[in-house]
Amino acid sequence: MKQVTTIHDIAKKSGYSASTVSRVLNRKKHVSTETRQAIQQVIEELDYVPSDIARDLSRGKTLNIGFVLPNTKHPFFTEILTGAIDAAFKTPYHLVILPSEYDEEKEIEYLEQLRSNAYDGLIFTSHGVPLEKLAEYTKYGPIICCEDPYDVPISAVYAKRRIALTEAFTWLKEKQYNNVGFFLSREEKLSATSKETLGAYRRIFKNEPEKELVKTGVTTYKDGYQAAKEWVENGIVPEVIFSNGDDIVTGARQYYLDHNLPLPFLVGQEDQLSSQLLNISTIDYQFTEIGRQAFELVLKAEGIEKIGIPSTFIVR
Amino acid sequence: MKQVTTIHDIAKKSGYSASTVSRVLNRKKHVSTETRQAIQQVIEELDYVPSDIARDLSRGKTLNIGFVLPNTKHPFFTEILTGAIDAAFKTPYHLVILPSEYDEEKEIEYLEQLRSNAYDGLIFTSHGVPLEKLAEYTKYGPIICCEDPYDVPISAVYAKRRIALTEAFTWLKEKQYNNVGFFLSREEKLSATSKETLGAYRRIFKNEPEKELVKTGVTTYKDGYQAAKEWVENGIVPEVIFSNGDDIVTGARQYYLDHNLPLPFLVGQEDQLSSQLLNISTIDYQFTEIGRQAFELVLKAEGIEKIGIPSTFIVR
DNA sequence: TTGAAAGCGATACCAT
DNA sequence: ATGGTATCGCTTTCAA
Repeated sequence: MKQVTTIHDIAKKSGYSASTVSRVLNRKKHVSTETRQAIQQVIEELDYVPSDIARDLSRGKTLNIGFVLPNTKHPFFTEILTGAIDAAFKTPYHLVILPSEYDEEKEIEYLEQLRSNAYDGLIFTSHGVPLEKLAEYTKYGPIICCEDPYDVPISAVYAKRRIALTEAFTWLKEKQYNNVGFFLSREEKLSATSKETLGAYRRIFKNEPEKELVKTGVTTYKDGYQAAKEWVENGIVPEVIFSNGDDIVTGARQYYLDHNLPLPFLVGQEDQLSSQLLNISTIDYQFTEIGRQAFELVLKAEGIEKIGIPSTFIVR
Repeated sequence: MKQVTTIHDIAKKSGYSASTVSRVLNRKKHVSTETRQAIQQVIEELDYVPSDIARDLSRGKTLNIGFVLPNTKHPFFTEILTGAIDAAFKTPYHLVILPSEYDEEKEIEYLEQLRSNAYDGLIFTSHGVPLEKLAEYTKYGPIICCEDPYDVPISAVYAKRRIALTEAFTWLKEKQYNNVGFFLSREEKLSATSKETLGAYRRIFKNEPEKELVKTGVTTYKDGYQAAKEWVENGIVPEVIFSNGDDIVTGARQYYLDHNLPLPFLVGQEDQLSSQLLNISTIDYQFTEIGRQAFELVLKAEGIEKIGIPSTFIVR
């Protein structure tokens, strides 16, 4: 093993004890100025750096926050991550990326690691295990999730999707749009987001979306293109396409353009560059802001707190 | 402090010693099948999880790879990160995000932490301290950088920018384009990338780029917009804008469109969605691939290896 | 095959 | 103000 200089080397060479060296290291008081200087000097001479691991073990703290994310394909995850990184910049804490792929075993593993003090806290951007399970583990350390937990007792920072969804559908209704088609990533029963989207539609339009106008499993530019194609080929002509992402609806748009077909009214989500460039209406959920606040909240670690971040509908 | 069940609790309850429990935990041999089972049983009964920190301290290894990145604004960094996360998915290693903001002190801190075994390896997407300094620290553990290190003895995975740059300028020259304007992020003397870009131009065009046609400090869509504006207002009319990013050149494009001015020929970099959508020529550097390979390389940790990833010029 | 004991490198309490 | 010592939880010789 690599030979490292330890606190004891400093102690011996300086003539003081390890305890005193530790005090100097941690800028504690009860150390005379001369002692402090003498020890500092030896530290520099020997080019000594304290071991984080040993400190962690001794203190039972790590200055590490675990950041669980299923993948890096969706801007929801990468933007939350960006926000969290931004927030971590200003603190001595580090972010440890914990990939999950929605795999329950992996998630449990991370939760167990929280239990064994490997992290001072955990942020779940999304999760495969039930929210209730996450909540159970909060007794071992702060856990933040990034969705509205409703009744489940767990801290959360999440997009108040309802606000913008309501705005959007109200606007569409006023403009006399009908036949709204949906691109969703996951089925309604599996995804709270899908549920909320369709729920808002039902509330405003006061009717059930047509089955054939609801497409799930659509998550990329290509998927969007393909989905539009299928609709066109089956003679399905929505007046509006309400999509779960800017890049996705951009794909659909391209299909219509490629075939010289009239464009439906398009609504994206996430206010990314693609919708700005192409002048497509969208919903801004402020994901980076969510990431930022999630990180701040995990450090607070006092009881349960739920923070909703307002969303807005952007008409273009 | 939280009371945790330890290896000794398992030892006591099972009637065996901590050593044996440790052997079971680490799947080592020299443990009889019954003993193993008996201990496994107690582990499950007590719902025991070993402490990573204690293991790390004892072993002097962490299963953590530090990932140093200046910020999350530029796709160069976020895409490399995405690639690295992808690669980490398949391994037991974790990625620890280390924000640097090009701050030398922070970078040194991370290097020192490598020295003190806080990480098993370090990936530098970019750096403020000189490459030589990074190279010095390789004796404490594997370090990978994401640029061509030329003579400096350090492992690297980087874009072979020269290939695509040569293609691009050759193409432009053949098409009789002149008056090439540049958007760069940092000055030529500070940035290897800028140097390589202008160097390729000089090589092909056999002349010096005009001073007023080289703009530095341009890194975002807005910067691009602003830069175009300044040129227009000063009567500077490039035939080509060669930009350091798709989103950036997209900003310039917008300015010309907003003012009904003829568009210069545009070249972006990174092959992002924006250039695809707007049909802008670009250079594909395959950053996610670089991230992926950088992670794989840091785990290999045998001597110095330099891997160049080919780049391509995409004409649109 | 199993166990005892000595680290790993710090911190923190209790004396002095 | 300083030092001694136990402790954190696990790994790893070395003996038995």
